[in-house]
Amino acid sequence: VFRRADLEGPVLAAAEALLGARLVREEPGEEPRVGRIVEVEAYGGPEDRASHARAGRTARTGPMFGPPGLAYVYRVYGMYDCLNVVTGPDGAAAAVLIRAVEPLGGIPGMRAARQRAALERGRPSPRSLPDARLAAGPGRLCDALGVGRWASDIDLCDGGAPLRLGPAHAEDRPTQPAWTPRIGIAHAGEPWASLPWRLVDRGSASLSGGR
DNA sequence: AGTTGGATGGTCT
DNA sequence: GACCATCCAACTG
Repeated sequence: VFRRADLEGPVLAAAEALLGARLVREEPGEEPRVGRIVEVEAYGGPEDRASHARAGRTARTGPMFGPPGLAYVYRVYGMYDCLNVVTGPDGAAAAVLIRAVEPLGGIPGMRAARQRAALERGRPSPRSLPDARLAAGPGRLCDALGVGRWASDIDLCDGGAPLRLGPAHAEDRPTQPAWTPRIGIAHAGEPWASLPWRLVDRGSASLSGGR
């Protein structure tokens, strides 16, 4: 299980703790789907104009204001779900968006889930998709792991949860960590759009489209 | 290899 | 009624 204490501090420290950690999806009778987190973004409270918390606490963003270790899942562009890990002290809004994981286990299950999701959207399933690209993006990751809004508000530090965090194994430690600006938030204006609050492991082949 | 536009619906103004 | 913390196919060169 992932240590909740590693998530209760400043959101940038929580982002560092999460890079290299494991994300585990377990369903009865199926091989667990496991990914190594290789790309994350930090979002702050109401002062952060790029954060969903900018409008204060609402029905959607409630989990962001909860205790560290909760999941906050939202739907974006009417189609895709995105997974966040709530950070900071209870009552303060902050979260880390999980943007990509490197598939480590349950790869056939991930591929099947991606295909199923594409079908439900009325899209053709991709002709050729390398294992490394199965969860290379916030929407793709949720498709591959079967994460939906049902997971919002669950405790990711609970070792018995169907979706949970695990500590990084020795070989999971990021080899080339690098901070860059966050993706898709130009609307927030400066300085928010330019803050280097996206953390990636440059050595990974599983990063999302952004640079 | 890089750019563009369409799909699609919940959320907040 | 506008705005998205996206993805992918179909273009251009």
